Amino acid sequence: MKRICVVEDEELVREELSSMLEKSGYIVSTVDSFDDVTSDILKSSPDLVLLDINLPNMSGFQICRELKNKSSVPVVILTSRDDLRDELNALELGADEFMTKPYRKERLLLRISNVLKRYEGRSNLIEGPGFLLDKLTYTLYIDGTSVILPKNQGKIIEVLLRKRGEEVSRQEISEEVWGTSEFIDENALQVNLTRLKKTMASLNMNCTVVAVRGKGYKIVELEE
Amino acid sequence: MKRICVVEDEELVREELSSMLEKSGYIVSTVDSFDDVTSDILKSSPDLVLLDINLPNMSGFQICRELKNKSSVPVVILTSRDDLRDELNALELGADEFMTKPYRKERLLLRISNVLKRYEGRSNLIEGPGFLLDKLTYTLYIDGTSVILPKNQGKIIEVLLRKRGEEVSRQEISEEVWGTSEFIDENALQVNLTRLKKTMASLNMNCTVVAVRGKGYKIVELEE
DNA sequence: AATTGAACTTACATCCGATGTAAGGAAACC
DNA sequence: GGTTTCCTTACATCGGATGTAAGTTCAATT
Repeated sequence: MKRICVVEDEELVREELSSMLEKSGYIVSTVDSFDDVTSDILKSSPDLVLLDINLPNMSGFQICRELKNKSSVPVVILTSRDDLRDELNALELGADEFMTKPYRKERLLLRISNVLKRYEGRSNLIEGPGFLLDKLTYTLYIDGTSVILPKNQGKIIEVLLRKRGEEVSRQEISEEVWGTSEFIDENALQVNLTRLKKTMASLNMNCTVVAVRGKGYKIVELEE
Repeated sequence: MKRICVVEDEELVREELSSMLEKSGYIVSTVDSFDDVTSDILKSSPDLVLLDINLPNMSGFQICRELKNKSSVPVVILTSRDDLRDELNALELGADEFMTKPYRKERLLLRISNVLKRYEGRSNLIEGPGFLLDKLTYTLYIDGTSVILPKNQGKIIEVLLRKRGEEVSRQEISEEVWGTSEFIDENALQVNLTRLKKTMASLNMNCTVVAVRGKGYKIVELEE
């Protein structure tokens, strides 16, 4: 059962969409206040967001951008204007589909199920500079190929990615890799870091891990 | 530089599409005979296929199906009829986009670049019933999670998937797993097959591997 | 239902990649 | 220059994946 969040201010349309989606077997949530929409949306942890462009307070584009920054949820955009610039805009912001009203029921449903299918298995991916990482398997996707990282290297790069760009203390890394209770073996950590750097280099990644003296480590992009 | 193969029988339209795509920085190939279209298309190893539905000899749908069976190239379908059934049909066959003529130039280009973007890093995935398999890492994507298969199990499931549904001889499987020159150890193969079945079951996959007495093995979907 | 070959199961041995350990070397900071 | 911090290398160990062996179940044929 997939969850869909409908973001639409006109109650009539919202009701219609909801009932249609529910009939098709989706679990539907909606947002009623439009103050802090993105958080509201993400609270229901939807598998997909159906987003109207013309909303009070904030433009749909803005919401789309925020959603894509904070999460990797797929977004389908609805609009009443058939404007190419809107579409261009939307897709550049990372929207996954773009439909103009009046929509045909079946077509909308089709597009939705299509987007969902496309996203299958992608919910565990986190994004790094120029690559994707699967948090479950530590599979690294980079320029059309994929490689599996050894568990420890995967854990390290994951914790570094979570604080993208900011430094992470050895302590934090150790906790991620071996669990908090254990004694922290500085050396083992060191060796694993070296190994990670080596694999990153051998993959020609455009980023690497650098030490911040006395503080910890961080990921930095490197320009050639 | 991405390569696009344009499949369209009307010369005028074909020319127009080609020049448009070339202006946008794509390398365009076309097919002139319509006898063995799919092989012709794949010979140019395109990054995307732009496919007209109404063609001599074979329907565009048929071509789409064959393309998707033999490869994982993305397909964008063009049609002059604005028929929802066509669209449904096309998307079920695995088409990635569907556009009705007359198309707006910019919109078509947008969709194409979008599909290409979507495929980045996905070229190693092959589709099975209810799951995806990364051919490089043997990572299995299934209901929103991912698991890494042991190499041998991965190789076996890969060769079975290539002939989706059809039986594959032990010989073929052995060649895939150990290479053709080696002596084929029936027993080792047997054990690995058992292991694969076990992992598939433990993942609650809706398909399994069955023996075809005297012939080999095949993947079948199982209804509960 | 007895036979027979095909298909399967289980337990154990081996191997190889991933990880940990140890000791010494380079770099940055004062 | 001395000290601290960070890094490198080689080797030992461990565990999951694979191979091996022996025996059991299944199903087609008579």
